Amino acid sequence: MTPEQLSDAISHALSEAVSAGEFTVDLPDTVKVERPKSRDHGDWATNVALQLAKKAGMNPREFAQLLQGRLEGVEGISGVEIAGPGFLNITLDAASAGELARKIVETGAAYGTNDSLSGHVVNLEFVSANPTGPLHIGHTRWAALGDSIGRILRAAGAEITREYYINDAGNQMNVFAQSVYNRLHDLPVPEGGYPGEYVRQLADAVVAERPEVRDLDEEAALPQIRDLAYKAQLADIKATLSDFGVEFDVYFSEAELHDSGAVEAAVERLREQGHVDDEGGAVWLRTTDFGDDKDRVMIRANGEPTYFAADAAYYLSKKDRGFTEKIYLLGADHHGYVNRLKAIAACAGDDPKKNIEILIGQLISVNGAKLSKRAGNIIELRDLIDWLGADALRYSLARFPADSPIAIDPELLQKKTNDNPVFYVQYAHARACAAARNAAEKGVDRSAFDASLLTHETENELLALLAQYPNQIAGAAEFREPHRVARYLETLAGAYHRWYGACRVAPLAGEDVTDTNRTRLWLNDATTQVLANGLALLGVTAPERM
RNA sequence: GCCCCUGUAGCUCAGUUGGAUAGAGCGACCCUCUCCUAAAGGGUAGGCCGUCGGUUCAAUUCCGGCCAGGGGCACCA
Repeated sequence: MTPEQLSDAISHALSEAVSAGEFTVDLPDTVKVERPKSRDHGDWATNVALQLAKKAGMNPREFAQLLQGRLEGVEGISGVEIAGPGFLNITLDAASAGELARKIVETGAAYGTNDSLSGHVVNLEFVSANPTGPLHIGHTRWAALGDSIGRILRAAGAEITREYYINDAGNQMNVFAQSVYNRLHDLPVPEGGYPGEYVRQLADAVVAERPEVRDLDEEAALPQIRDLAYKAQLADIKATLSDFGVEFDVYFSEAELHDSGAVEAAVERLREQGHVDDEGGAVWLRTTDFGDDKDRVMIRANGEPTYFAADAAYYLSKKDRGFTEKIYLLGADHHGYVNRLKAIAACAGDDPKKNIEILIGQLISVNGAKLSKRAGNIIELRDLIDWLGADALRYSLARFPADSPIAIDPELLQKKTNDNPVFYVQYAHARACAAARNAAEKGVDRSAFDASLLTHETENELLALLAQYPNQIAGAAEFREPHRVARYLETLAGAYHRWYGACRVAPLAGEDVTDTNRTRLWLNDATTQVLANGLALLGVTAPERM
């Protein structure tokens, strides 16, 4: 019996009690079942009696007693106790709990997937770094988190499109081209231009692609350089992301919004919605209608559209492409954009509470030192991957909530001990694979399964954790929080290591293979499967040997 | 000035629909490999959950004030 099934059984008992006239109360959609902290409190516990008794006009313990009576006869439940103010502590019989091991192995990679978000068509935009330089540490957190969120939402049944918005329009691209041009001709970095060794590499790439550019005069060279350097830089970004295990479905060009007339069209559409004003020669979107601090200019007095106008056009594009939810992942330095982006959604006739969602993440530091462009201590993502490995980097970025400030500790990430959680989890997986190999060598197979043999307390603990996995995924999806998966895996790995120390899968030399060995192999393999499934959601490999 | 985030063990941090004795890893001190990976496991010590109030049977959790740290407030991109 899984916690979900137990929850259903309690709901059933509640509605039967209501039908029988034992009490009258509005029943919750689902009854929350929790794993108690103390093993003295049974396998699972619920506080429904505490929550409903008052509404039913009863004393919580009396309410609990009515439920107790109805639950005691349910198959798979071996005991129901009332504790404290009215908690119901439920114990399952071992066979009922152990069935899960077989179910997980049979379900395989699909175990933990669910349909909690089916019907949601989600546009997930993240990274969206300017194509004027390589990805650096500031982009890594969202690359890791965004990709994992995509995987988790998909596991929960949502339809996901990962999108990267390329800011390939505007003056910065001209500055970028000028920077490459200057480097090509050994001129100083232009005012406000891009320094950095990568500019030299881009210049080399441009000349390699089209040697004649070197001899063109500045005016003729710049447009070509702009185009070639941009393509080279974007290719580099894509390659780096790919090495980080991150793939986007759509790279969306800002320039295309301008060139296609989508920006002007967006202004007109919003005008039709009644949210556009002309004032002081500029065109404004009245975002203050929807909670923004001030209205925002879309078209400047000089006729140039603002970046914000493109944002609005981009939002409308997402809306037109049928996304029910548009999720934006932004750094804390962009939190001022939240209100105006939501206002765009509202002005477009969407519900800013449902159709748009903006996740703000704190920036990260390395070695305790905050990194900024000004300080000049930029670390490129590619160097971090080469240095620490994609697995360690992705895992350590995914194991913290986005709004928690984190520091990367390079020394820690290279350790192969408990300090380094990614190794702890990966090691559990590798160890389980080794146990299965050894078992096979000793002649243990899965030809028998008797769940009632899984009676050790570490087995009870391990099974309970495995049972919680689907719910953990649903929670991670609902709140867009990959760190829940990572923390869960760490707990599961710990339970596996304890079980491994207490219960052998393969028999000792000279002993015969028993059904206990065979059944434990199912449990071992079930754990392997869940560890692998969880790691996959984080974009981290599950090694079979270490 | 206004807005957002953060404050939990010596250190790094978990802890969301309010629940039983507040957790994990590290660090410290003890213990466990003739037996599937000791890259592991077990135990001890360590807490006024920033602070002051409020809501309630119950607050680390919800609300308000204050203190401390970080970030943000463009006809820039």
